[in-house]
Amino acid sequence: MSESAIRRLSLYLRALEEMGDDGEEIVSSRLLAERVGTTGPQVRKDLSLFGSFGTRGLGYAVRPLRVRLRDILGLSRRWSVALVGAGRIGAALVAYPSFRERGFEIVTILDNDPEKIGTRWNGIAIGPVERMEEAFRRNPAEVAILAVPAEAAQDAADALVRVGVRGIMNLAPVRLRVPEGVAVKHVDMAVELESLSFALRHLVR
Amino acid sequence: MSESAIRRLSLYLRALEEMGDDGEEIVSSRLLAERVGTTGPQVRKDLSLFGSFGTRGLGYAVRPLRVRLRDILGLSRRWSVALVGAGRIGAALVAYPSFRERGFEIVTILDNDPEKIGTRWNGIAIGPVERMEEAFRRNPAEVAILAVPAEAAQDAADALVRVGVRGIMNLAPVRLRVPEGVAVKHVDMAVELESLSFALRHLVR
DNA sequence: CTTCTCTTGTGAATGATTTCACAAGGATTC
DNA sequence: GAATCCTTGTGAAATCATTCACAAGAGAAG
Repeated sequence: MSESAIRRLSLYLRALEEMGDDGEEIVSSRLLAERVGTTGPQVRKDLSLFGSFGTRGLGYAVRPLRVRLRDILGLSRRWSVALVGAGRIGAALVAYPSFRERGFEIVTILDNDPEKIGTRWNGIAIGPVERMEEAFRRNPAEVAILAVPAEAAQDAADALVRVGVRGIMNLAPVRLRVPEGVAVKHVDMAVELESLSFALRHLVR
Repeated sequence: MSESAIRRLSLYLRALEEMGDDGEEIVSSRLLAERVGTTGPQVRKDLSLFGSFGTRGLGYAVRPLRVRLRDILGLSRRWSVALVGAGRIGAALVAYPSFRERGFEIVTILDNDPEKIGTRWNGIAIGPVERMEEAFRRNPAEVAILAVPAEAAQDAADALVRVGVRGIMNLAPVRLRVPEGVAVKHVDMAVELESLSFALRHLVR
């Protein structure tokens, strides 16, 4: 069950959601593949990892497959999210509507800037990072979004693990070390830009 | 030359830059690997794709390797960047200092909100998206950062390709279709969160 | 100058992922 | 209800990536 297969499931789900709005009832692996930029066999292999949801000769029923994918991805439940770091990136994320739509609800926001502490974002009062434990006692969260400067990221991650966070989406340009049983996803803009730069080196001039 | 190898190079470079500041002259593949969360042999294989930069029995000289990696990744030149979409995500990116440090210089900012057009960010006046061609004639860019809503992303990407952009870093939750010869990197928060959710499904409760 | 220690660079082996090819089996038509 | 048309589901093959194992070679020590 590879990481990349899972990410494709997420893309399939998105495509199915866009389709549903257009009223399509049935979709073939080839069509789904086209929307996502992969191949029919790939789609079928990915789905077959979790069962057989299609009907031969016809394709996949959009709505049921959508439900099934949401279920597989763990999106049929609510996840409570703590946002650590109320800088510009944090601000962008709080405003990102997909989070809530997908069942990720920000319940706690922490920062260490005295200017910000006490102000409200989306109705949530920003608390001091040092009081993480207290904040989690009031509003526990399974997931954290880490949007602090690189230097502060590892300490914040350690603290998050201590208060029981099981998944971290890290936006700081640092590779976090976390114990077994805690999942981390890195969204690393610098790495992305640099790999773009590498690709360009061979395309430009 | 796999995508993942390139991304690791970027991580090695970052580690080397952090080291250099601490005055370390020589680093072994094992040590570098540790900082990046991979293995010695992996580091050596990755580097050997581009030549042999180490000395046996000793390791790699930090500074020269750093220079070499920057070169390989295409970071030893300046890249002009156009930012399309001056929302919250755009704001976060403009303020992100690593961009400039890495040689990516934002020279143009475009949006379609009349409220924003004309205001200045970091000294750059925000122009209207419809006048992209004009903006590019004044300030050409090889790279674009696309931070617009999903619905607008494909059109914006098409326009960017028309005015000569060769690399797009896309932050909208859409898979862009671009012609051969244009590189795209997707930073897809939703996919990331959902794959985190999948991992958690098996870790929590 | 020989020996010992260390770490690179790399072919070979292993493991993972993707692609292929096709049998299985619904739906539709005549 | 047989024949035809489709598209799935899936082993097998091919490709791609990582790990392993070790010869090659640099430096240090005696």
